[in-house]
Amino acid sequence: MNKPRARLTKREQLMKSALELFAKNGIHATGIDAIVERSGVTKKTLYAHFMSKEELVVAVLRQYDEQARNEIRRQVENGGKTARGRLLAVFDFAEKWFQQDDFYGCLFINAIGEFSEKSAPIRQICMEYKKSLKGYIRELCEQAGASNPQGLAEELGMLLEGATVTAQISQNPKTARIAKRVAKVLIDKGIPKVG
Amino acid sequence: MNKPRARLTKREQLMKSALELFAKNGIHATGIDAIVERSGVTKKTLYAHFMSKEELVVAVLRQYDEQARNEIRRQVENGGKTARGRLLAVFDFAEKWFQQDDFYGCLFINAIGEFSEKSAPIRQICMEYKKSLKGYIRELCEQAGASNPQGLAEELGMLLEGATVTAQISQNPKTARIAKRVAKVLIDKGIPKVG
DNA sequence: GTGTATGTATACTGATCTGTATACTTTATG
DNA sequence: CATAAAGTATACAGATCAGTATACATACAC
Repeated sequence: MNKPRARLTKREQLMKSALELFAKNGIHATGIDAIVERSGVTKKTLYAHFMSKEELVVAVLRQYDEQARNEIRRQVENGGKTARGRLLAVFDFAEKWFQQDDFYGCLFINAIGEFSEKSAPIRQICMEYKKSLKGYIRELCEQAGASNPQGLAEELGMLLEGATVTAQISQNPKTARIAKRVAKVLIDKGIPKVG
Repeated sequence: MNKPRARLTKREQLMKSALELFAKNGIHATGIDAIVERSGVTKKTLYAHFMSKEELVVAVLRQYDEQARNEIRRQVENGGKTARGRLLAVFDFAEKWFQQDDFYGCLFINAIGEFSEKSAPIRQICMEYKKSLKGYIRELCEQAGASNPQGLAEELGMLLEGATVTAQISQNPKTARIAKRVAKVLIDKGIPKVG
């Protein structure tokens, strides 16, 4: 029933500011004070909503996870009518993403680089996200009639990661097109022609 | 004339310890005290060799840059006789790398995630490393007679980044083989057959 | 309207951060 | 052997870290 709200709640303000700072500067480099200052909310209120910084980080990553999943599905579904077209639309989505001013690479890849401990819940969330993304690509591969959907999905997923990291480093969104070019080759090879 | 030394100099001990900690825990999360403790060298000595933490970070990244360039060239040159074989050997190198116990992803990719400011010298070093690696791959592509060496190098470089990140996240070195499989397809397509 | 939730403002704690200072010890070299 | 460089040990300074405490203000439900 979620009635839409005009203004953001304090919680939403905090999570939005935290996300922006985590994405730009990393998690360890972002202090509570900076989040509090940017959000315009007091520290007391922050700790009324989140028990600790880690809980805030986890909440932000989870929310971003969900939003990113929805956004990619929405754009991919709009971007292609056939399953093959939707697979390629993944890389059109990537290009738009890379072009954003606030693109600082994949939040999850960056987070993994800061938390190597296997036990870290932050790592867990990142792994789940990537797993679900690969699952989605595999679904599209199945729908497209790939002879080995899992294998093709692994290839395309890896390609997307590579394009993301390369775009982050080179500050050049064209890497998405290079990846799309490769994707075409892999898709044509992995999906048997009909007729 | 570099006479080989039995024990490491203090400087080398510091850089070795710093590298290990940066790779495992990230740069921001690694304090000077931790580096000092691990290296068994006092803080005073550290600051006699490096003016600041940033200078130490830069020195460590530069040294790793050089070592990594040498190591990949060595292994690639040993791993294949033909230019095509050497291109594929890049991914054999990757597999060995991913299998190491102290593999925590690419140091440079992780560092970039912590320093988004374009002005940051750390970013600069990371960009240079990736540029030089792509340059090396392009050389191999030229030697292999690729019709578009630059384009093929971009594709293969991106693939390597993707494999690295995916191995880091999934903790599974087999991503190197997936990347190699894709590389074969791209190489066969990008290098005109003779005869 | 009146109390309770939730918020602000601000000061604080104790730990940790980068970097420095002081006093002593080892080590290499002429 | 004498001396200077380089290192140890340790304490410290000032900033910033995550998180808490106190006192006051606002907004909303009954």
